[in-house]
Amino acid sequence: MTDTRVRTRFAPSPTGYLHVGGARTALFNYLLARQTNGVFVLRVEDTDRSRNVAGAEQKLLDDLRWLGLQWDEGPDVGGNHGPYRQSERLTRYEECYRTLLDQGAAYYAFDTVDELDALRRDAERRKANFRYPRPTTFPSERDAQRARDEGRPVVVRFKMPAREFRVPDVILGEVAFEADALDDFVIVKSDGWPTYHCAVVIDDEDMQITHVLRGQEHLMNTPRHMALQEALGYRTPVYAHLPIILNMDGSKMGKRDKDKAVRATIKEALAAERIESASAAQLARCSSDEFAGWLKKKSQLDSEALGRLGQAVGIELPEVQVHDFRASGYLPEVLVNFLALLGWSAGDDRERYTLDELCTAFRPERIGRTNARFDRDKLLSFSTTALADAAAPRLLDGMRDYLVVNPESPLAGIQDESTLSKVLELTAGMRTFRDVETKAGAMFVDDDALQFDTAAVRKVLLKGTAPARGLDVLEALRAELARIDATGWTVAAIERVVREFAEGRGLGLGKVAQPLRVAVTGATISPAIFETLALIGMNGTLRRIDRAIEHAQSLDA
RNA sequence: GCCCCCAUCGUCUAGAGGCCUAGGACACCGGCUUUUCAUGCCGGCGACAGGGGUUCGAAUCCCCUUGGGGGUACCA
Repeated sequence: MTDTRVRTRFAPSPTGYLHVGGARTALFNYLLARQTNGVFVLRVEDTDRSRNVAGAEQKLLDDLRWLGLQWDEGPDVGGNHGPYRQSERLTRYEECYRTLLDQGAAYYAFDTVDELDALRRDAERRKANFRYPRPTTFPSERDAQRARDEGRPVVVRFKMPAREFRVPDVILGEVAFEADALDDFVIVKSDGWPTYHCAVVIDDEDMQITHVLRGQEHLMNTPRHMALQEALGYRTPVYAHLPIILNMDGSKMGKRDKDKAVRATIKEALAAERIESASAAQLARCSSDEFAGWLKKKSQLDSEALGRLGQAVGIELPEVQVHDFRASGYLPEVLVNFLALLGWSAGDDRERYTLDELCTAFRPERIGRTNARFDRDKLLSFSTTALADAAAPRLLDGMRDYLVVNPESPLAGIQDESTLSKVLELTAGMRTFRDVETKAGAMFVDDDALQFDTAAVRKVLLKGTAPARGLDVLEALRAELARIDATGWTVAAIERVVREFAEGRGLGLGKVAQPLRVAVTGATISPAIFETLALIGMNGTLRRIDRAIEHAQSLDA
């Protein structure tokens, strides 16, 4: 029985965290499946053994789940068309390329990487287009075995038909490729594993994928896949090539961006001798040779290493992976909403959608053709309004999730729900959960561990002359606050004392609140001051004021 | 180099020949609110890449130029 339902898939490689480009591809495939009551399949494309990263598959699945894009069939949940990991489908691929070999649609080739490089360089020198030279006679099975015995690499190449290919595309219309545009490509690598082209075609057939929504970087691959489908007698799914997500500078948004940002700053830091090469290499957990190679753009470092290096030189890494946005304090639905609008619009002015609403509104025909820049300012704005509109329980959940991925946050230690809720209430107007931390974090560090921002202390406590200085105001105010009955340390009581104090001295509230703020939080930013003091408690407040006074005096000396 | 895709405010986009003196959102600028930082509210600036056609009429159709992007692997 043939299933007539739409079947889409997302097929990432387990090389690291999920990238926003991949997330958008996954989202569109998910939306199409959901809105047609179809099936969304997750397949792991792990045919490049050298690039596979341990643990990456789990991260990928976690990121996808975090976004709310649950799949119906996949490596972990199973399904009737598995296995869903390409590494578990090797015999199936072998069966197929045997067929191609037998029917003369593919042939063995024994070129080494160096030989191929030489051919390409030669073509380049002649300003000619490199095409793999198809031999006139093809090696036999026996030849292949002999080559293997001699230690030569043995691959299988597909005979790309020398005719024009027209790719029907939902977004682009029909895209034509000249007859000699593509050459004979490798379908089986010398390690015996299939290439992407080979595996993807077989899997899409086996998994009965009806619609393939993928990035435009795959456009040139599609005629290859169609040729392969023809040779194997498969049907061709509906294709839609998505516009590419770019950085604000117009370059393709990718994982390399992090390397780029860190590399630039590290180079500066090394030049200015703010950091030593040896210690930087240590942070990156690699040898000095590897580190030098990385500096020369010869390699990439993993997210964690880049994070440590970035921290050492004091830069924020650009967010490019879903996990980065999670760690920065965005709600998944915000990222989903934003991503959906990168290349798609319903045709009206509406911009805010939940995932469910997207499932209903989404139409693949309405996907745009132009590449879109990833504007973090706009995302931030989406986040701001979403957080403002979110119901308290959602906010609490989101904050919890933020703290799970940011265990070093001073807020991570908050055990009771009411305190965390209170903090969220006090930080209303936040743009991300990170804002909650920067604004309210200081309230939850130990009174004696509180760090004072020197610039803030100088500006707020030490500026001006004797009786009018913030420091003097603070000292006088401390005495007033100390008079409050410990059991009556409430917002109202604090407010009354502080306001009376300010009025009595003919000072605006700002002149009093700021010194207080710097004293109890170490910085010029905090939630409303009375609430802040109430939450810190009387002992904490007085203790912090004493420390601030001491600190200011030592700076002043 | 070659192949392919794309082209409306700085950015994301609406616009499928007359509804366009081009709409919305973000950013930006100005103002208001304010105990800090945010938030919020009001207002403003701001685009059809250029050149040819087609048509009574073009942001919308065609061609060229220019610009941007992607691909050009035993990576996916």
